Amino acid sequence: MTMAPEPGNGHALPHTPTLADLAREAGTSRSTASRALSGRGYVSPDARVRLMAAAERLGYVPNASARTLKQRRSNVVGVIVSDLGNQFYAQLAAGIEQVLRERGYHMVIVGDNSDATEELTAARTFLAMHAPGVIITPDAPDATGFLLRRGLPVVEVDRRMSEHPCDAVVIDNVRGGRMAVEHLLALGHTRIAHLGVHTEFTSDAGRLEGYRQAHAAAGVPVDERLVLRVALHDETVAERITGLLARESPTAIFAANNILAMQAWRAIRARALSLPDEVSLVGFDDVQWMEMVTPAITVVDQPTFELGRRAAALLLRRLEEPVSAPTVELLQPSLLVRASTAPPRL
Amino acid sequence: MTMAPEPGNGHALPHTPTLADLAREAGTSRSTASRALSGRGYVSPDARVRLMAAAERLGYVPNASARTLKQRRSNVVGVIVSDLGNQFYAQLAAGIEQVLRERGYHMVIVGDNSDATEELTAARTFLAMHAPGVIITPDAPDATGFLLRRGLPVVEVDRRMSEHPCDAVVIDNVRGGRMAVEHLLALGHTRIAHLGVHTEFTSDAGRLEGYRQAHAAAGVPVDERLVLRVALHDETVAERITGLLARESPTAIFAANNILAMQAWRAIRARALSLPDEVSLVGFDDVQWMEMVTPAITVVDQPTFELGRRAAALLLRRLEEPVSAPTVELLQPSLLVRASTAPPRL
DNA sequence: AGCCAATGTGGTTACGTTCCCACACTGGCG
DNA sequence: CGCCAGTGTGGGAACGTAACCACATTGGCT
Repeated sequence: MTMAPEPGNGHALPHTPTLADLAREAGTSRSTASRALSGRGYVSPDARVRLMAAAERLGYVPNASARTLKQRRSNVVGVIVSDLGNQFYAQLAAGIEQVLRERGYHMVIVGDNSDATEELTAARTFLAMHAPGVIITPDAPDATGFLLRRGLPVVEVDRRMSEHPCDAVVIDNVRGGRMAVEHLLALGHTRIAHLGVHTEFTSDAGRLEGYRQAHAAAGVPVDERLVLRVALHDETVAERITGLLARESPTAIFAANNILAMQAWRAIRARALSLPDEVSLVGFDDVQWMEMVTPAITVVDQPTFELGRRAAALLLRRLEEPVSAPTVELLQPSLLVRASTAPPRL
Repeated sequence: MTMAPEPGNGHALPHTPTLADLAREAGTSRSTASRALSGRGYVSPDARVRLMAAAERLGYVPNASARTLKQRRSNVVGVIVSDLGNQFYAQLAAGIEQVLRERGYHMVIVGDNSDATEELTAARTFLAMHAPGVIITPDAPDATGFLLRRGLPVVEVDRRMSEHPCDAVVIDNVRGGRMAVEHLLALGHTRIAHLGVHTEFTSDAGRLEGYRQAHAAAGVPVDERLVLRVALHDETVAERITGLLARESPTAIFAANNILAMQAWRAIRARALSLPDEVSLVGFDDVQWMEMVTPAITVVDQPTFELGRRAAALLLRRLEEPVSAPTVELLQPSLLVRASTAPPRL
């Protein structure tokens, strides 16, 4: 039997109440208090009421770290995105957060800057926190592999690093790319430039694949000089796009993400080309400005917020039944035809 | 003396290594292992090396919840914003996250939907997690008060709920509002509409105050019919703006945030008014589209990312010296004059 | 009458870390 | 020669919770 926890120092320090305090107040044991507050196990209505009242009176707040330590699992999901400042990832995070919060979980979010080392560091942190699972937009397969090996469920979102089999939620990028290019081909374009990021991601590769498939289906050969693949943090993208416009004079451009679409748009402006008379433009990932500029931009829209919601839902499902086979959800993009696309000038 | 922690079940379950395992590997006590890994207290170079090697070999990852439980403080800062999906808050969060990560902290972020109840729930959660502090864009004074009473440092960012004295980082909203309206007055406008949100926030009130100050300084009386204050989740904002344009025919509009600026812009379009010939428009908070549309929008720019950085830095400072008086940092907005403002038509 | 399931309860231990304390050994100093 | 500061180590007790187990009391059943 230990003594009451009150330390003897004069000025009443605001001791944060614990289950032991509640138990003392309500005249029960700590065990009963624990059961009443956590809701599992038998507690008489009488004791429950007394304990709840005591909790209210003392302003009891359960200690999450003690709970996590004991249960070996926290309710804080780890989330890794490339760049919180980018609208796409912010929207994704918002979707994830909404679902997690609905279901009593929380989210600790880390922005690697598409840096594999940062990603691994974050993974270690999530392991240290005993996160129940992790949602990641992977830049390299390392973090996912590390986490899976340590037994943490991982959901890859927006793109896949196929190395390890794990849950994923992605857009049908091939189809999206195909839709964009089919639209341009149908308008009569045959010199269609492709602007994409050169990475290992399934997303960028998929959009390019869609570009090729559409060409193949239409029997139009792909001129490889029209396919521009830029590095992730390339500072010279603007010049390269301008160079492509000058050198190859494509009649249409398919820009495979919102950043590249903006850069293409600026390059078109800078060269004072008329949109869509001299060159058509299709973007990927509908963001606010695309609908507001004149002419409005035709774009392959993806359900970004929903992508986040699904990723979170998939993770939570995995937490409930840990053993089933990995699921890959494929969300469908849609083509929004606006005013930036028209038949090529003769 | 307790037995080794290996449970006898056949298939070697991947027991996550603890300090006790490291100690056994390196032939030291748990105490020494703890000192070596946490870096405080005496450890011989010899023992340190052995322990580090053991940690590496076993893939040791410290248990954050055990550490938090013992130290009664985690390294996960709580962040509450109104809406992660809004570019402004996302940018803010990105700034906060960057600084926290640089300094070894992490961020658990919650989006209340400008709902005081959600806010309080989040505050409780952060208390439960033993977060070292909280950064909040407050919608009501309750959450801040609750946290301060329980001894948690709070930094209010973007706006202040003045009730309790606490650290804050805000924009000089009065000055921003004044700059916008002075610009319009200087162009010769006298019928300037003000579009703002009707809240208790210091931010919106400040911008309106700036609007009034500019008028007073110029000796131009304010026509109260031109001052529109909409509720936070008002669905009829578009109609109300349209109504204002029709009824009062202002020659200029000052929209006090990026959402209202967009709605004003749409309303102007919908009425087929010529921008800036028939009506001028000034926004607040420069977001991407404002510079891309034609004509580009004149706007009071605020350093959003920096706002987040400062808030995080202020919180970390407070953690180091908890007793000093509350600090309020005031960041300066700047006016970006573009093409949406011109002298009124005669 | 005996038994068992359902309903409640409390004691005890373990989760993995940190921190306080005790202790051991050195060397230098009064 | 005794003492103390500096260096280094280990034992043990928390931190607050959940979970396991033992146990007590019912009531209804065979």
